[in-house]
Amino acid sequence: MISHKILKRFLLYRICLHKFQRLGFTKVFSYNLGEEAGVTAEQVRKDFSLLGIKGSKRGGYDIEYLLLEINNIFKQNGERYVIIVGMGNIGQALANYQGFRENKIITVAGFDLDPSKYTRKNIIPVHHPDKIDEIVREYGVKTAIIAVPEAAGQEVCDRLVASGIRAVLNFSPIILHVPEHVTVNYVNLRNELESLFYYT
Amino acid sequence: MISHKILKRFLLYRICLHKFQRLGFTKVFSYNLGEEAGVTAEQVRKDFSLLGIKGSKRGGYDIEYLLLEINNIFKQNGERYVIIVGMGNIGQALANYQGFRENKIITVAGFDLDPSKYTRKNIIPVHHPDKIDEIVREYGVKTAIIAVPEAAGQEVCDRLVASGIRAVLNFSPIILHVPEHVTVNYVNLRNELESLFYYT
DNA sequence: GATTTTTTGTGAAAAAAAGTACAAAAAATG
DNA sequence: CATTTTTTGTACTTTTTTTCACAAAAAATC
Ligand SMILES: NC(=O)c1ccc[n+]([C@@H]2O[C@H](COP(=O)([O-])OP(=O)(O)OC[C@H]3O[C@@H](n4cnc5c(N)ncnc54)[C@H](O)[C@@H]3O)[C@@H](O)[C@H]2O)c1
Ligand SMILES: NC(=O)c1ccc[n+]([C@@H]2O[C@H](COP(=O)([O-])OP(=O)(O)OC[C@H]3O[C@@H](n4cnc5c(N)ncnc54)[C@H](O)[C@@H]3O)[C@@H](O)[C@H]2O)c1
Repeated sequence: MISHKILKRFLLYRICLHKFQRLGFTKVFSYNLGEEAGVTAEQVRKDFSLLGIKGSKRGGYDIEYLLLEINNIFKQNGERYVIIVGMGNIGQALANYQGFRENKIITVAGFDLDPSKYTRKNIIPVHHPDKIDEIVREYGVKTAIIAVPEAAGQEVCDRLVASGIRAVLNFSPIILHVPEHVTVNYVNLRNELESLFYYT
Repeated sequence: MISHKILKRFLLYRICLHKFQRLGFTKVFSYNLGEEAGVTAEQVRKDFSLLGIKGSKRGGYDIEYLLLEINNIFKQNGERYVIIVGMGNIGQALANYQGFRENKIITVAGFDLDPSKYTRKNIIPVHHPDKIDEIVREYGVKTAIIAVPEAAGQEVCDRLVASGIRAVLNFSPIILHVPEHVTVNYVNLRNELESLFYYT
């Protein structure tokens, strides 16, 4: 079991590795990657060694191989389906985002109570939340994004969990109560912004 | 100096405290707050004691007082101005969000290269990035949100730093290189989503 | 091909974070 | 008003994370 902290660091390394690749490099040393990612070279090496990811002594690490290994952690080889509940500002921004598809994450459908969201303007089909169960089962979706108002968050979450969802990315400013086998990742944009005021 | 980890926990406590307040409570015990926030009661007490935030033995903590103290950490008493650079999907979602204003965070202006964004449809004025300097100085803005494409992120950041910005919330999937005195907080939505696939 | 240089990989040490345990305060009870 | 109960506040312990340090591997140089 990899800690969430280390998981996040692998995703950070991936961003840096893509940058190096764009710049034409095929190899990196731990200190290159560390400097770019803002961590020490030892940290980089230890993280990789933890997963048995090998470099070559004096030759460094092969970027393509590292990216492959990192993507494997996040199951990029298999089906990566997602649904979005709440097609307001955030839900639509995510649905429109091309970067997910590029990265083999497929947004299967959106759900919203408001029928005005069911138009063809959205690039994904949008349904009434009553259809969550059907779609989740049909595609075997395991991951959902919650982007509904605060007041609806827990209720929507319960419905998702009942449908078989096992991982949730939650944008509502509430703490969700879920069974053991469900993982919740929180994105609280207000908190992210507000934490900055401590430093100003 | 409070660590970023603890800062985030205070903001988490605040979410829970607001919930308790909505439910009509005026006091909490450390174990109430801990349970709601998903941390131990000892952690809660330790965090508060770290900042000299006092409860009363047997009486617990006064919610209003806790909220006041937490808000003080984030300077809610003073001016909290923000600008947004990049008024695309994310930039507009943030600009439209009422929750910031409710929380005394004032989004002064948005900036975008694309003149079609300068319309009155947005609830904040949107200007060409050349006006960043002027607006930042006029309002004494210290905090900025970067929501431009990857390729423009570093350039925009440099411009902001040159204008006197000291804290940045960055949505671009890149690591920003900034001077010592500037704090960057990263929101990488793809990483947040993707980290979930480890658990599915 | 022996020697030097560079860089990985990983135990050991240090630092940071979280959890334990309990004395002290204060409200509630008898 | 003495005793019991409850809950905070914080020293102490344990666990987790990070850094240090250096042997081993491999490329480069002599
Ligand atoms: N937009 C931001 O910048 C921002 C910033 C901070 C936090 N947030 C939080 O993110 C969440 C989403 O924000 P937003 O701006 O996209 O909100 P929004 O109001 O634009 O959209 C919410 C959508 O959810 C739908 N909805 C409501 N109840 C529902 C239900 N039970 N089932 C399905 N759909 C339902 C609404 O019809 C609406 O379309 C909110 O909880 C908000 O507090 C947003
Ligand atoms: N939308 C999402 O769900 C999502 C998900 C993951 C990551 N992101 C990242 O967030 C960032 C913003 O995403 P988005 O979907 O809002 O993008 P977007 O393309 O909708 O908007 C970007 C805006 O920035 C403007 N812009 C470009 N260069 C600029 C410059 N130099 N100065 C000022 N403005 C400039 C463009 O005109 C555009 O309006 C991107 O870096 C993207 O990779 C977005």
